[in-house]
Amino acid sequence: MAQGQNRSEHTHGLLFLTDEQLRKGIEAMFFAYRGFTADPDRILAEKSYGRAHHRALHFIQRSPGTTVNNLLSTLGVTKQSLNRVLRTLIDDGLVLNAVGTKDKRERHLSLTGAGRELEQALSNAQRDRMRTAYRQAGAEAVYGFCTVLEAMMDPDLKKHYDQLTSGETV
Amino acid sequence: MAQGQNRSEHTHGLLFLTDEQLRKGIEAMFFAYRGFTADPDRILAEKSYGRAHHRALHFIQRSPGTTVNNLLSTLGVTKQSLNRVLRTLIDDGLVLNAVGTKDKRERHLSLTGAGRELEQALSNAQRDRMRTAYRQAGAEAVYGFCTVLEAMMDPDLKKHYDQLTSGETV
DNA sequence: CTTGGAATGTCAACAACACTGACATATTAT
DNA sequence: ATAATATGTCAGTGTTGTTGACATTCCAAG
Repeated sequence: MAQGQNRSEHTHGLLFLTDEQLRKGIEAMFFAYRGFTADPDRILAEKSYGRAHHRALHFIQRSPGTTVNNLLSTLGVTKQSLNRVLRTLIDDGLVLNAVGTKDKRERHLSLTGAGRELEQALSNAQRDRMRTAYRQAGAEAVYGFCTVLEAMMDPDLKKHYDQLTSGETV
Repeated sequence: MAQGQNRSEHTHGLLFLTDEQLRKGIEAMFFAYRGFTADPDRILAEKSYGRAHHRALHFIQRSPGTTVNNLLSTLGVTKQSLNRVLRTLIDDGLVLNAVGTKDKRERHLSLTGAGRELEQALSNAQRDRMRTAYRQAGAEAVYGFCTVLEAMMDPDLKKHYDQLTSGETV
């Protein structure tokens, strides 16, 4: 509707929001997310793991020694759901579960050698696609990409994201 | 590894890809996608529908009269999985299932009034967050956002995306 | 030192949503 | 007539999420 408008897209950056552009972004998110998970999914299927295992491995690798509670709020799932995944990873020797020294109620999670190996394989597959997309799109596009994604997060989740990103030497 | 490098980020737009930046994008996708689905999920939960119903409603609305086969390859699921969802939507009077006139094997899907109503409610919720994020990020960021997402899609899925987007007067 | 609460683990049941495999039914195309 | 296409359905399975209930261990505050 209203195809004759074609109002300026880059004039002030305020009136450029047509429903078509919003819908395009929504569909782009849907289709892109499938590509985003496709490569790790293939590796996971071989080892009969799922996306939940990947996520757990990723965030444990990212914050070695993290507690179950912290991982829980990062992932945004229930402890029962996480526990099922963690149990298999611990039993399979990919994740270490160490009783806290200061507070002995806490369990500190970290990856074993085998855990790091799998996490690396998954990360590499995901990064390869990301790298290709980044190269194809260019530096400025990447900056915009991250900016919009950050603006899309729930404030509570963004805290976790910021916390993870802040410690980097980027 | 090799964190001391810190190579130029904006010199040529080619060598700016550190592992940290790739990981940041990966985590941004993860956290943003949760925000992306959060608002529709709340509405769906009230009506005891799920994300699969939302996706079906969206793409039927987007291509009224589409066939089951076409919807199948857009969504990338099995017919059994889609059928479960379509059945409830048809039984609940949200989707129409019309036998094809030219080819009577085909079923052409479209939304009823109630279907359009729910689809609108879901779309509005999702667009609201998208609009806020777009405004916050700015026009150039939005352009980059879509560019990277498109580069991230699998070629097969991108065909569906392009086909949907091409008909638009954007 | 007792008590309350926090952190964790576990059992059971259930639901959404994906999968495979098999089979049935129209309908069209060869 | 026969083969292929488009769709629907039944049955079983797996991953991942949920709730609810209960136990354990341990820290902290009265």
